[in-house]
Amino acid sequence: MAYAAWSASTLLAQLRREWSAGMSEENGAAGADELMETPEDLASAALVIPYVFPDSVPAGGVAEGYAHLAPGEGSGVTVRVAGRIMRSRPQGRVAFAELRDWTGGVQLFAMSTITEDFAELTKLSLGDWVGVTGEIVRTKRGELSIQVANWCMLARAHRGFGDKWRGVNDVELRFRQREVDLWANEGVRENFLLRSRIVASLRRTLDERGFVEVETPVLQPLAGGANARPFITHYNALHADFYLRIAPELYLKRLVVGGFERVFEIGKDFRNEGLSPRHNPEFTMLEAYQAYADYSEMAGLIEQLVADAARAICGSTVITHEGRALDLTPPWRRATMVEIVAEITGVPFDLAMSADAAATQAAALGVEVPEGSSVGRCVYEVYERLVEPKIWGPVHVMDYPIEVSPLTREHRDNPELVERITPVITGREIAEAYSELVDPEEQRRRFLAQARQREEGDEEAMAVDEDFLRALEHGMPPSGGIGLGVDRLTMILTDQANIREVLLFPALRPLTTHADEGAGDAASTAAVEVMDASSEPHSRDHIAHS
RNA sequence: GCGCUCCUAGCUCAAUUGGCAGAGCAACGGACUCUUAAUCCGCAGGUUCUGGGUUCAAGUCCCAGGGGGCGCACCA
Repeated sequence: MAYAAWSASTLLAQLRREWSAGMSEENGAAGADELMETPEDLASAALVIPYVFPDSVPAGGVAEGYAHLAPGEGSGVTVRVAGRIMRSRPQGRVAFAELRDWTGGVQLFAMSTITEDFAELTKLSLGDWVGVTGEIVRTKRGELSIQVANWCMLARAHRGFGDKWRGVNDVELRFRQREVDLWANEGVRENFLLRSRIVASLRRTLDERGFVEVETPVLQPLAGGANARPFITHYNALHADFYLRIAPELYLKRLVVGGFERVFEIGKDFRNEGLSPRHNPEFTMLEAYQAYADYSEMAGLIEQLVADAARAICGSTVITHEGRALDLTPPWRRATMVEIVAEITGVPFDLAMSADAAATQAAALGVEVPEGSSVGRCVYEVYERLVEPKIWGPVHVMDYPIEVSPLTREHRDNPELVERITPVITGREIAEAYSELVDPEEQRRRFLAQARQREEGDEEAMAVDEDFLRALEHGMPPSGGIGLGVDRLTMILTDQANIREVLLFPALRPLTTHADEGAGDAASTAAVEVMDASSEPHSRDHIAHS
């Protein structure tokens, strides 16, 4: 036998003792009832779990290239494969099983006359991990398989994986126990593999264009760079409250001042907001800044990033989303906000009209605007409420009102607007491109205006960031910037309507436990209860308990 | 935070008007030398999310709480 551990009879004896001690009825009801029972006579050398399983090959496609084998014919080629048993069909003195790893699956074929530890193999549970060694053959019924010569257990599955045909539907189970979801439900793991490839594609595109990846602080003394309420945490060593970042923008711009002419970061932002099928308070953002570029050039970079990612995972820039075709081939249509609002609502706004007239037009469309809004703000409110959700896209929506963009340079043709482009796809903005505001005096005025809003009770208005202003005073070249929501891009490219399908562990309310409810002298008892999950009779977690 | 709605075996789901809480799969024991959601026989599995209440009787009706979903609000 190739691996000594397989036949270590002393270890086998120990294993049997542990099973009989840990799993038997006499051990008491606590803990025993929630795990699957162990077959009484399931014990052999193959069940001693080794420390390594070397030289295995991926299960997916392992039989490719053997299509020429006739039914019942062997290839003479021996391979080693490891994975999970996802189907088991013992049939007397032959047995079939499906072994699956993250690349795919392959059928195992075993015979009592040629497979070591055959009896134990037929008693494997769905979900058990095993490693096998065997010849690639075609069975009499025609399926390419691995004819198992010998095998070993790699991990026992003490819990089931749900209905083998229907998987698991309970979304709470799917998200709280994602590891189960990933195995039980076809396609879930693939979505996350695709996400990984999307992120890799983003990095590749930026790298090819000469961008440098950096990491800036997540814990910040001031949460700047966006309009949002932050999460607050406490920095013990500094005796100060800090904030989880809502955007990396201000730090990245300071790096441009410092000479990083093309710089980007992919990381988590945190915004203390509600959850929905399209929002998670913790989300992944790509921000990139390029010296000497403006918003128009940066919009082109977004097109490139999205198109490259689409090609990377779909093989094409024309994809299907929610049953509709979506053509992401650059260049994308560009339209000013005024144009797109007129096109979709049929109501023409004109930046030269009076603010009162604009407000009246907005009201006629059923959109209320804040007191004293400029024409641009009125258009923006109408756009956000009525127009954006109807844009299938992709469309670059250009030129935002200045008061909703405190970090963006004013428009070269109209001081009431800023140079900001939002590419809209499937009714949602997935990114933003800016001509960045680099004038320290103007930036200070904008910050002060934000600070006034903050004093008036707007918790999302920005604070004056003196460190950032000082950096601008050292001189920042004209620059373009982009922000791109990685979660939303992934939703579009993987055709998912719910953000939770692209987040491995989406935010969920924590389950209350006895430990949380314990009071007074219950502390030590509560600690014990946490250690022993089986003694939480009132937990509503019906998967793990009862 | 507000509204609507859901929670039954490990999983997927039933349970008539308020009248004995069930099935399939998984698990467990057994049969089977080519299975494909194998098949067959057997066995076991429940604080019906929790706590109160109404009732002769509650999975079902009422109240409170927990968690999920959707919508609104907040927000990109």
